Amino acid sequence: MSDLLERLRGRGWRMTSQRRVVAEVLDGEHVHLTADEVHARATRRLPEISRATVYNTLGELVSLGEVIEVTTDGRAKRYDPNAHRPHHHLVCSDCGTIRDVHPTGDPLADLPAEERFGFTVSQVEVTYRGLCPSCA
Amino acid sequence: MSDLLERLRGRGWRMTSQRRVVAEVLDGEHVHLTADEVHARATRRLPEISRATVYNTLGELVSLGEVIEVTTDGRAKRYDPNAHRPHHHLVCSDCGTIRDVHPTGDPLADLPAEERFGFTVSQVEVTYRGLCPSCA
DNA sequence: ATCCTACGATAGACAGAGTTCAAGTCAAGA
DNA sequence: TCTTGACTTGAACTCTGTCTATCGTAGGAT
Repeated sequence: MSDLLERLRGRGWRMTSQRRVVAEVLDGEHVHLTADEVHARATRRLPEISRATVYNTLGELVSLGEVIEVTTDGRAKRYDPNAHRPHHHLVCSDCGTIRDVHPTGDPLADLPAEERFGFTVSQVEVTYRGLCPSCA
Repeated sequence: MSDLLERLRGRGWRMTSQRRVVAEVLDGEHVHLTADEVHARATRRLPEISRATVYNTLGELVSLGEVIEVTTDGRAKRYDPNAHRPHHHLVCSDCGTIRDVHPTGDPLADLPAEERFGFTVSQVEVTYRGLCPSCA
């Protein structure tokens, strides 16, 4: 994530303090914040940042492929900055904690042609569910 | 789904016209309706059924394991009555159409112990995405 | 260094999905 | 048939996200 701001500048992004703060909040391993959580953390550094700006910036980061949108329940979407290393997710059924995981094997190869119903399949998401150590 | 009403009665469910209609609407292959769609179809048969009852009934069916809740996007949850035959989902990225699919292989076996972070993993959901024949 | 202006930020209204609650209704056992 | 507690209703409410009109400013032009 360190060179994210460089990449964005290279893509013609106008660099504002709001965008910088949102990008900084979304840094680290196993980070899966909701838009409201991002807003809360951004507010600590930049008290007057608005909700709309957080949503706009997150949407742009997703469009640019720098952040992945994750929906593990019917509630708020979560934003995963680990977009450049392919991975799947392990979710605690109790507390909702999310970890990035890297299973072996290729689920795409496991879907036979006759099970594709004529679709052009391009992507697979795998979500493992169970109890985390604290909730078990 | 035909014997669903029998099973529910056996579990002590009080049988009301509302519950019967919701269960009847959720019948068939590749059925993935939203709560609002269920309500719309239920209303055709029972005009005065309320939204709250549809939500309540769907929630009960999910708790009883008779229906699976599917969240393929950040929008409304969908309800899948095909709960007794394990399967995964293939979703059109364009129009949102959903098909039940049966991949080979066991994704659970593909998650090494060191990638489980101490979780007790019990379930896996796989979502394939791509374009359906109409949208391609 | 200052000016311009198009792009970005803001607040608040709005919309979609789902939940809650108090009051009324009814399935089914006695 | 009576009774009762489970079920239903509709309206208000919460949560998540989007839209819009207006204001502000980053960064190139001068």
